[in-house]
Amino acid sequence: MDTQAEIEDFILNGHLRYVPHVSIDCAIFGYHEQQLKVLLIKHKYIEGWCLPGGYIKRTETLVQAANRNVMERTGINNLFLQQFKAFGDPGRARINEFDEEKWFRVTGVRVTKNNWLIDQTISIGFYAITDFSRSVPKPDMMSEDCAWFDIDNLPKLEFDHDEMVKEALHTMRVQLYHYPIGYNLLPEKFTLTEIHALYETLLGKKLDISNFPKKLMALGLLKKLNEKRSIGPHRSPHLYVFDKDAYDKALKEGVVLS
Amino acid sequence: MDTQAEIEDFILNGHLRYVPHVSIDCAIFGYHEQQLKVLLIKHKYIEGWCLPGGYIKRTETLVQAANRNVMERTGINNLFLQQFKAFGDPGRARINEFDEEKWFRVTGVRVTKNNWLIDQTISIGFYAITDFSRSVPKPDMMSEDCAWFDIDNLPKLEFDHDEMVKEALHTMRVQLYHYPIGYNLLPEKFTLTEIHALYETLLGKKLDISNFPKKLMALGLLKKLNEKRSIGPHRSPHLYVFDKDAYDKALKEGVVLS
DNA sequence: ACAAAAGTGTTCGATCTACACCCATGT
DNA sequence: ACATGGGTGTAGATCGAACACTTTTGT
Repeated sequence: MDTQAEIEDFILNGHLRYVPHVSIDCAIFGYHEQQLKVLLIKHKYIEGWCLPGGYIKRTETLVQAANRNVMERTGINNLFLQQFKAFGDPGRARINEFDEEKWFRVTGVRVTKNNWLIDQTISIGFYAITDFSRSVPKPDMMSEDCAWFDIDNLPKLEFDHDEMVKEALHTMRVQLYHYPIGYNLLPEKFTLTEIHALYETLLGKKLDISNFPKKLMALGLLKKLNEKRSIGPHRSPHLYVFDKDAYDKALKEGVVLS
Repeated sequence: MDTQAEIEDFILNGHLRYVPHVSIDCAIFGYHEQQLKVLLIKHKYIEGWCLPGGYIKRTETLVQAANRNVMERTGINNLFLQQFKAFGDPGRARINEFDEEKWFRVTGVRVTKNNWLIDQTISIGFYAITDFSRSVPKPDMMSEDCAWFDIDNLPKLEFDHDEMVKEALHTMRVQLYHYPIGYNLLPEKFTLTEIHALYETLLGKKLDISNFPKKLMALGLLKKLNEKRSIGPHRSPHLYVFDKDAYDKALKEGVVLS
């Protein structure tokens, strides 16, 4: 969606290529150095911040749609997006507030109240985790802005996106114990302390450091290297890497535990 | 949906009252005396068996829509329906097979290919558990038949409903450990053996009988009565009831465990 | 007394938790 | 040598599976 012609075509004829009444919203969590953030965007047409999302092409699967939307809105690619819930309560999208003049001002396209975009939608929520230092968001033409926000310092979000973030976070924390996590969130070679901090931050609570290595290694996803990292006047920690094969297998089948 | 006029109005003007492109499908599990079944219906327009479902009114929540649909199609009321997943892969609804003549024959209404019902839909899956001996399904005008099927002897279902049942079953089994279950599935007063059989059947596996009482009571949902039931030439088992307050609280907050 | 089903212990091992302790490193 | 963070060991509690055992009941 880069030219005015494309936008106009999307608004006027999008219902032919996209499934109307259904949208996707993505809660993208960003981790880096013990900080947990969420990616928010500001639509040109909408006042406040909201989750990146969009419509589903008639030819693509839900996950593909989620990935494409995130890519288009933020430039971030190849996320492992997980569906967590559908939201459809009436009034969630605040359709009644449609303002024809404002739409024209912002998009340059005259739309009427029966345009496919001006109607109730049911939204399917996805979540993902990425490294926010390696994922610099690039807003598209429809978005004014796009930025990472601290998870416990979020602005009031539009629509029901507050609830979506809350539910996404809850689901993510439950799934943490059942899916492998960490790939792309840590340096290729990392220390126990680093992955420990990752888990603590994602879960939002302390995890006993001395028991952590045993549990972690029991997952069978890590390989201990014969290398250490020098960190100044302290004992040099061992380096670890993910065992790619075991990791990919666990992604498909879930971690066998609990 | 009881008269021909109502059906005609639904087909021709339903998009004004319902959200198009989105449907709901419900996997309703039925338990009774160690048997686990699923409720299937046969639409007049559709060849094979499928899950009961339908559309969402523009004024109702997703759960309300699920409940109403189940009520309308099967006469079963007041289920505790849980959302488990949205299904939207292209081709899942086999829309290409639209046959105008057949529609006319079955419904008595002439529809064209651009009717709101003849288009791709994304379906939100719900599941519930009920007692099939107390839930005698009554098919509505749109359904030819409606019956309980043994869980491990299902016919081939239409669309992607096979996958839905599989996913619903999996979710139900995972949730069993996190939500209270049993109310309405057992007599008001029941024995340990009865609730033990319920859990075994729902989970599809054996649970050690001697450890079961401890775990079960640890949930804090049951009260042991000072009553026994006479069962012939055997020791009389104690009777239990659900602690309604604790049960309702657990429904809202989830069972604290694991 | 007996058969059958209800219900309770008891043992063993795995796992979790907390905390004490030792190790490695540069100054 | 010492401060600091990395990493290991261990005792005690808790949990879980397996299975033997006791209790209750009607005939």
